[in-house]
Amino acid sequence: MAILGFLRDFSLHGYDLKNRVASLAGHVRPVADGTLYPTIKKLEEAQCLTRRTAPGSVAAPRHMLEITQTGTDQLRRWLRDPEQGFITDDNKWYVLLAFLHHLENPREQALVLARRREFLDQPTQLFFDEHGAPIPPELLDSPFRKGLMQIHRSTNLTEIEWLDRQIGDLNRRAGFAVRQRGAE
Amino acid sequence: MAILGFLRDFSLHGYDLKNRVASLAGHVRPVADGTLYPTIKKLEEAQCLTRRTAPGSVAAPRHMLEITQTGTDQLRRWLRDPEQGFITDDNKWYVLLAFLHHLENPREQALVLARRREFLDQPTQLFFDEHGAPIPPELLDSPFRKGLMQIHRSTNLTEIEWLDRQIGDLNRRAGFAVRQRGAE
DNA sequence: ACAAGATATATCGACTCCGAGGCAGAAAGC
DNA sequence: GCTTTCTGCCTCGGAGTCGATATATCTTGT
Repeated sequence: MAILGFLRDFSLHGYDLKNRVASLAGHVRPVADGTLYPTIKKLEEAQCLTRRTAPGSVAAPRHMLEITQTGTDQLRRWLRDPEQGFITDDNKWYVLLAFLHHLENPREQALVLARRREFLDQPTQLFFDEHGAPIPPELLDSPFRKGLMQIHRSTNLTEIEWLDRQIGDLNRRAGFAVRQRGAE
Repeated sequence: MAILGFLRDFSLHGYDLKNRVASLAGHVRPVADGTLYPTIKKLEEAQCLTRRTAPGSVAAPRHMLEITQTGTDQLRRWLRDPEQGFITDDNKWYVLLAFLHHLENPREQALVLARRREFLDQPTQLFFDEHGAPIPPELLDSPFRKGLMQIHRSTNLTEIEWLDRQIGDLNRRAGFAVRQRGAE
């Protein structure tokens, strides 16, 4: 998804792509060559991108990669209806967020944000005692577990506030667009 | 690591373990049976835990798992000197934090927190233009990328504050313990 | 003249992990 | 009596990922 998302911005070659993916997700979990190049090949076989050999600006020749219509469609499908892991796993969610603007309909964008919002709304119970009874944060003996839950709550609240603002904005914009079309 | 960490709290059987791991990490990325049971077997072979068959309280018989001294040592080694991924990947970091209290020396605990603190201190540059020049958040056209960076900054600050407080506490405690021993 | 390092692409074997499925006993609903 | 559901353990195949390795070009420093 990150590959197609970046290519949607502008066409790139593998090496550049590698650096961009590394700075986005790789900050957290670097992407190996052995993962990137086979994936590019697979996307090419699936006709999601095309390849043009161009002289290297600095050294060896590059393969310029460009996204196709098929690739754009595929990217939009992934963004519109992401697997649950992209909603629940912070790392994946941030990657999704980084490319959500490629989904052009504000209503669809709002729906994706709403899924994340719904997930964050679920109360999380992380720790249990011997008998499986939940332990409230204030009774935890480990300061690290206490901090873990504090940070978790605080960061969730920050994100929820942002999500609510965004969802409101997007729906207003969608409503406005509808009224515009209705007035024609 | 999560398996040994939970077993260090109290001995458990596989199914219970599965639920605890699921509520900790699995909230984000569920753990499959096909991952858990082979891992238990590997840990048993490495003599990190022992297995006793006990009648099931509700249904089928259980295998009660108990951590050994070897397992405790292994857990402490992992906690004391974690791989870089446990520092940089939020999901893994939270798992580490959940069991850091099993590392009993406050000075060692503080050192691990300091590694995380140092990682969070590095400025993160996520997005670049066609020519590879960094794009500052206020110039980003995508509201989602803007929000991504806002949330990232805000949650980092929250965690850094907590880390600084904890590191201070731990070092004070370590210093106090040393003075206590020195006074004997 | 030569080595080192960045640029640039690609493959292979080893490893991990997951999903699907199987096996089995007990309780609960129809 | 029958199926479903929950508990509880385990295995296998396939997918995906990584680290190591190979190759080639150009620049820069010595």
